Formats: sequence, structure tokens, C-alpha cells
Amino acid sequence: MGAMSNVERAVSALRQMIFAGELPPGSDHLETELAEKLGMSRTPVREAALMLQAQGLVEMRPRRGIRISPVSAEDMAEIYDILTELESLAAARAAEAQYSKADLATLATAIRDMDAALGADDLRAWAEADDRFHRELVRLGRNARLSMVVSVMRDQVRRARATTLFMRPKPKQSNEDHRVVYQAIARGDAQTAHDTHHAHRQAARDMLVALLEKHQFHGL
Amino acid sequence: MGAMSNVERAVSALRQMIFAGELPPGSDHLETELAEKLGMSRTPVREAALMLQAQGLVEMRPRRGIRISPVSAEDMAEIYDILTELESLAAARAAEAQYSKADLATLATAIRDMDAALGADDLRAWAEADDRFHRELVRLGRNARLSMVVSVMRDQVRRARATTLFMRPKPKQSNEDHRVVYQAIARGDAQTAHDTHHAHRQAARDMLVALLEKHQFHGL
DNA sequence: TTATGCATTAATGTATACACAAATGGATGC
DNA sequence: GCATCCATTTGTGTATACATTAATGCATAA
Repeated sequence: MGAMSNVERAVSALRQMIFAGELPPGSDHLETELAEKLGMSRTPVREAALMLQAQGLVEMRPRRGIRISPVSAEDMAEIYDILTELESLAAARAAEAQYSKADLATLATAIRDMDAALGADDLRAWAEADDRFHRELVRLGRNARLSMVVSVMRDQVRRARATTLFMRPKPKQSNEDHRVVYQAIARGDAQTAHDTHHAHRQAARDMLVALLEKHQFHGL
Repeated sequence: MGAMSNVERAVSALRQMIFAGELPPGSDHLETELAEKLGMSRTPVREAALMLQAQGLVEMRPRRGIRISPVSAEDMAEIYDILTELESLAAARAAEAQYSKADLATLATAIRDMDAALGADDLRAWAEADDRFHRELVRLGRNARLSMVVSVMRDQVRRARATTLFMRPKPKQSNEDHRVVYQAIARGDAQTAHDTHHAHRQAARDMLVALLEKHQFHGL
């Protein structure tokens, strides 16, 4: 069977519950509660919570339980700033790496899927493909630490996206940007790949932050 | 007395031992050993190790003990790439923030101290002031998550610096760069602050990586 | 009525016990 | 002599027990 430890199970279960909104941002949960809910003892739950705390998903406060970190508009601004810089660097590095068309297949597929989803008005499918594009882009940048930092930040974004996805304008410019980045990487143009992606992310940041502020999600 | 938990004690003790080279990179240590050495049970040691693992300082591998992460030249290249982007962003944001001269006092002091240390040929003092400069720069950028990521990365750099500090050329250009960045921030010139710091870090990166590669520190 | 102090309660931090699984060494067969 | 299998050992993962300490509520006094 799955050679999965209880700690690992706890980490994915808690993550899932957090992303699904079952554990809402700002809510507190005793170690014992969570342990019982997950059918294990406190020990693995505590260790899982420590890991999630290191990723900024929860905060452990003595005697007040495990708090699901709230995500404010200010937090999102911070996070997008980091994503903007690091993903843009990844794009540039990917361009420098002289990948073949075959190496870039996943990227191309993601772009096609986003187009299709946009045509079908399927925002969930679009978000999934968008995620895939960005994840692959970072992978191609070949910096393991950068990938890790970005994935932690993207986890936070995902939590806010559940709320905002259906409020934002159709991501049409977005697909155009992705295509330009893809082509720049394919022909080894690091500068264009970097700058285009940078502008892309910055626009997304400004849009999202404005949206969150307008809807008073200062503490989500 | 000190309201410090055993976990906190374990974290700082282990960090100190790692930075001091008492626990050399690549070495393995059983949880029981460390627990005995620190005079506590396995539980807090385990929790401390989990935290340090999240920061990339150690790796926990079942039955093989807690391994002090080695730092290779490739790792350093990754780390400096991240530092370059994030610190440059912090420099730009600091410039945008329109700080007063008084707000920038710590920065100015650090620069003066570096000059003095350079004149006195005191490399340790120079490194300390350099650290202070970069830490303050990031703080002025006002992005808590960025500060955290940068501080984790800088911890890794510090480990390698112990080895390389006395091999590198005198950091003369470095001081000049810092001064330019400082002045750009003082007059609110985000672009110059960003670009100058970016070039500064990139040069440091190339120098350090070349040095590490030359000396075959592929796995430190 | 409100503030203050104390007793109570209960959650965490830490120690310890134990089962399981992986690594090790030796014995056996080729 | 070398490889393979099994017994043994040992470290970890998890459960549990317990002491400490902070929060809560109640009583008392201003």
C-alpha cells in the first residue's frame, strides 16, 4: 500500500481542508480536535502543523490552537511581488537554456488548454491550465529553491483565487502574454521572456489587489 | 527566567553548531545523539529539526539520521539568483517609500563601518557590516515574506562565506555600489536603486561561484 | 456595576514507551 | 570466494502520560 506516514497524511489532509475552505482562514483548531478528526494521535498532527506553519499556511499559538492564516489584500500584494520577480527570472533562465520544441511541449499544451477553456467559458479549467503553465515555466528555470519558494507562494494565491476567480474580468490578455513568453523562450530571447512575464504578473497583481481591496477582503 | 521553550533552544543551538562548523555539512546525526548533547528528549529535537529542514539547513532521512545539508557551488548559484532578484526589488520599494535621512541612518552607518573595516583590513568586521547593510535594505523594502525568504537564503550564504571570505579579492567595488544604492534610495530613484543592486549581487554571484568551482567545492 | 485577584480548567510542551521497518552481520549454499 | 537469505539490532514514527502554564470564570471589594 501507500508507504505514506501519518505525518504526510496529515499534511495533505490539512492542506486539502484549508484549500476547500473547510478550515476557514482565521479559524482556530486544537491539536486534539484535528488529531481526532484525522484518526491519529497528536504527535503527527503537531509535526504536520509545524510544516504548514513553515509554509505560512497556519500559525501555532500557545494555548489558542492552530490558526489557519488569514490572507489579506496586503498579503496578496507581498506575495505577487515575490512571484513576479522569481517567475520572471525563471522565464529568463528557461530562455537561456535553449530548450527544444519537445521540451516545451507541456508549456504549449497548457496554453492551448487555456484557450479552449476560455472559449468554453470554463473558468475552473482555465485556472487549472494557468497553474500548469506557471508551474512548468518555473520548472524549466531549473532552480530547485526558487521552485519551492514559488510553490509556497502560489499555495497562498490559490486560497484567494477561490474567492476572486469569478469576480475578475475574463483573462484574455493573459493568454496573449503567455504566448509571447512561450515564443521568447523557444527562440532563446531571455530579455523578452523576462520583461513580458514581469509585466504580466504585475498586471495580475494590480488587478487582484484592487479587487480584494474593493471587496474589503483586508482579512480574508 | 527566559521564556524559551526547549524547541527554541534546540533550534538556536543547532543553528549555532551548524554555522560554527561543529556539525559539518554532509554529516549525519541521530536524533538520540543530538537530544543527549542538548540535554533534552527526542521530541523537541525532532521538532527543531523539522523547522531547520523547512529552511533547508538539514535533511531528515528515515534511519539515516539528521543530515546537515551540504552546500555546493550549484546551490550557491541558485541562492544568489534568488537573493539578486528579491533584494533588488526591496531596494526599489525602499526608494519608492520616500524615507527620510533619519530612516536611512542604519544603512548609512553600515556603509561607513564597511569603509572603516576595509581600511583596517578587518574582513570579519566588513562581513558583519555588509550583512547589516543587506538586512536593513530588505527591511526597508517592507515585505515580510520577502524578508523571511531572503533571511533563509542568507543563512546558506553565511555557511559558504566562512570558507570563501579570505579567498576573495578585497571588496572595493562593493562599497562603491552600496553608496550608489543608498543615494538612489535617498532621492527616491527606484530604477537606479534596483539596477545598481542587481548588478552588485550578480557580480558577487559570479565571483563566488567561480571561486567555489575553482576550489572544487562542489559538495562543501 | 466594574475591576481585581484567585481557583479551576484545559491545552500545550516534553518525556517516555513501544511497534515496525530497515540496515547490518553472519551463516549457509553454490 | 562470493552471493543470498535470515536473524538481529537499532532508529524512527507514533501513541500516550504527565507536568506546566496560560486562559477562564467566579467571587469579592470598591
